[in-house]
Amino acid sequence: MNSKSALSDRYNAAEAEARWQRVWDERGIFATPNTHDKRKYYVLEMFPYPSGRIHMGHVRNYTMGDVVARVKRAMGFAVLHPMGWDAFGLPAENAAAERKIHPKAWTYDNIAAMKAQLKSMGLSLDWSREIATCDPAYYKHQQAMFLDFLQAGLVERRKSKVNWDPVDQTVLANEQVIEGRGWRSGALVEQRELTQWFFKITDYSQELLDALDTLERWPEKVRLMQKNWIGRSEGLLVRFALEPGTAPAAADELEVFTTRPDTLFGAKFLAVAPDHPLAAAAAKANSKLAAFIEECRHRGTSQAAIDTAEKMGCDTGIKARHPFDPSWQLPVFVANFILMDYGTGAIFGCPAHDQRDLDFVNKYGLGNVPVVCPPGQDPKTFVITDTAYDGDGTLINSRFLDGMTVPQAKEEFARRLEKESRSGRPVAQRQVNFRLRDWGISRQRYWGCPIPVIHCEKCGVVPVPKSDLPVTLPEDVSFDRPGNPLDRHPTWKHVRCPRCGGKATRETDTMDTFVDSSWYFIRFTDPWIETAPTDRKAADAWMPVDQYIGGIEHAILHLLYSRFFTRAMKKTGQVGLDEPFAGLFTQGMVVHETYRRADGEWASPAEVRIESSGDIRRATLISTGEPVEIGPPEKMSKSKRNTVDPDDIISDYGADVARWFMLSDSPPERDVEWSERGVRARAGFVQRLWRLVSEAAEIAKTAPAARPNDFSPRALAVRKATHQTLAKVTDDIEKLHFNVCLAAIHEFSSILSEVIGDIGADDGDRGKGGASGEAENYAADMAWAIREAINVLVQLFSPMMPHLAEECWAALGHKSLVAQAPWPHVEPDLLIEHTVTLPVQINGRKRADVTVAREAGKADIEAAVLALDAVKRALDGKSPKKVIIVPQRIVNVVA
RNA sequence: GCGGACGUGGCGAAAUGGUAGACGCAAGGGACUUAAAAUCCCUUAGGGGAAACCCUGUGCGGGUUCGAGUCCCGCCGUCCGCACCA
Repeated sequence: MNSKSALSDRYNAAEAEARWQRVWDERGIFATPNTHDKRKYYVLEMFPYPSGRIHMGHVRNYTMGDVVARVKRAMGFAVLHPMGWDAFGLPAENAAAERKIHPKAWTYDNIAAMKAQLKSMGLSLDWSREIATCDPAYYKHQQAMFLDFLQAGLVERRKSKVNWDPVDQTVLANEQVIEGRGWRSGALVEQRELTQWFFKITDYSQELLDALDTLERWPEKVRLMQKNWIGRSEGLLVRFALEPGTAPAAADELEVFTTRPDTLFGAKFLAVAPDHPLAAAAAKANSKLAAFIEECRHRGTSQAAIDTAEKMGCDTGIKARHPFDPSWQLPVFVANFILMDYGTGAIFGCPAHDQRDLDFVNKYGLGNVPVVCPPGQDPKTFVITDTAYDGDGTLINSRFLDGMTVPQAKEEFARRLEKESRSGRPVAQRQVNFRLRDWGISRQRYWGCPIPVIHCEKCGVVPVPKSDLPVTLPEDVSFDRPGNPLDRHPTWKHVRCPRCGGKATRETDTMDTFVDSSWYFIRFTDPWIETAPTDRKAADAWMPVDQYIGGIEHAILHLLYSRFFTRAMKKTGQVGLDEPFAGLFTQGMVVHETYRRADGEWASPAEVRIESSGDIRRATLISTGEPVEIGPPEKMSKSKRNTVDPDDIISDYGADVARWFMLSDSPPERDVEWSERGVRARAGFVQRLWRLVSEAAEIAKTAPAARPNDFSPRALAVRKATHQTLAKVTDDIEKLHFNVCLAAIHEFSSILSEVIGDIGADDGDRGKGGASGEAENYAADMAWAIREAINVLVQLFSPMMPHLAEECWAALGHKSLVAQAPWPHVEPDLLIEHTVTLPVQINGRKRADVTVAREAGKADIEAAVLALDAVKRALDGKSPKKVIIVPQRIVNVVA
């Protein structure tokens, strides 16, 4: 081929990408005004924490969102696609302590670096709406909302148990307690009671649960995880009378929550949590019990501590009466496996039908009585030894319940106990319990949003007047000592009481950073308004987020908090809807092979050379030549050193190659494996597309302006491929099936290459026009079809590879930007084939094809099928038992 | 323990109950080149056959159906979430 024109030179990604990014920037085409007359579409990716550099996970996440944004824009929507920074958090303080940089400086440096990286990706973001949660202009509104929530009864201050690190002088999350010790200090963690601020998310337990059913465009998995997290269970609250004389004077009863009232005749003991008031009361006169409670208190609440903890208890000496038999006395224990903050902090133990209770009685010799007999078992011989039975069955050993099923017994028990009353109240009542806890938001940390309240010696807790907001963080702080620098600040902390003017101190705790990220998506709808957290009109117009994209790791916390926060904001009038995210997509991770040296040290991909001969791949360390073991792909992490820097990829291959790779091969919800050979292959495809467009552009130039009336079969085939691909890709993008889209685009580009090559070769064979492939060899209808095809092709990959697409679009002679071109329309006629080739199955196995007219009736098809050699052979002269014909789909002959 | 998802070539994968393996990677062969790179073409689930073609195949065992990777039942395996939750 003679391809010497300037267009067919190699595509220079580095040069072109910078150039087109400048053009988009200068023309401001991605800024979306709040006033418009289009349908709205809000696409959002979870905003990043400014850790310093973006990683490949960000590249994948933001590429997906950008494809959706660009396609929706082309389809005529007003698209809101903003970006911001989840900028408060502990790493900034750690950096300050380690490197003597102020958290603010560290954070803003990181933001600047990461913003430049995001820009180099060519994302179609509306940067005019950029927000950082550490900006007083943002957190001022968060403080105002805190005060609104406080007034609306959505915020509470109360004591709560926390993990306290006595050396670092801070509260630790459960994840930060390792084998009972602080992860940084190594100090033994204490259980402390601290007064904390809580958002009353449990007020919405039922609502948050019910509304999950309305979130049809959420992954089933996430909905289920939230459902389990909320953990609704229906049961019975039973009041056990305590035997006078055995119990402390003030205590005459114990409330117990149970979901299995049907097993109450199998009860062997009652138990309360170590921090239950009854335990404390009983311990006053019982030093052994007091020692046991003290021991429990020192146990961590971490997962490791719970897993290894043995079931232990201590008899209080108190006796409780069975609700149906005052003479039946049950011992009351304090047990380490009872949680104070679920139900009433007290249980009744039915060992035969609860494994945990069984372990407990076996240890303390209390015995067990089975009361539910499994189907098919003889009640007379049914015994429980080491394994509790928690299935269905028939009630036994249960007096008036005998013979009932489990649900019947539950109901009967509830009915009878509800009617019984003691001291004017029913002995039992039906109750719904939730696993969900209120959201404790107090953090003993500097780099967070200050909680806007003042503690006055006389007036107690006083909200900061709204006119005094924001309560800004003081900047003159040091991190040379552990603990919260706000707490030891000489001036910031000490204020006058806004109410009485007397001596007072500021709240020095800051808010959990999950608060910051619980409403940023609403702030994006109008980030400029200074007088209120939201402009109600803009918020209602843009919300909900139509497509939210992020990692599965936020399935519970961030997404549940945001759902609560939106409801709270609705209650205080900031927004008019309950559910913030109409569509949610959770993308998979980016993984990479791992490389391990003989001494066990990890090697990074950049340090390793891979050689392959046949199917065998071998890795060696570039510096020393020593062999390196290739391990399976794992999540990119610093510790395994299998990370790849997006900057390196973008400068070596270009953003388009990185974007294309992120969308290809793996379905977006699954992990994608990044590899050097993979990235090179995508870079090759970019060049192939560029060559194809260059060749096609020459042919397109010769095409008539007006659409020809008739198309040759070959030209028609090109047009059909064009429109069928267009229809498929459009449909698959809507479903976020990016990997399938890319396959269709690949296939279409191969078809086009082949058509262009074939025609050139044919004409060459005939000796016409000299060298093959010359543009003038193409008939007008074919040139027109190719021009249409190549334009559609460029538009189809433009959301994924926007820079290459602009370059191609310009090469095709367009003066406008492909980023602003309307999405092409499918011509439905071209999707319909006039003849169809049906697969012919014999006994369910494909044996032949038959080509018939699209409208052919069943009789015609059957005749054509029975005439086929393969069918005749299979029937061997007999007539078929049955012929199933699904018009336009398939034929199945049953021999 | 409870809940859920998944299991398809050497690999990533595709497939409204209707032609299993599209598309890509890797591999092998070839073209171009003095050579290399780049590029292009061909082959590539397994087995049989000179070929036409035939047989076997979506973790295992059953079932429904004219027809099952897909639906149902039971196993096995992998991954994920939750977990002293009464």
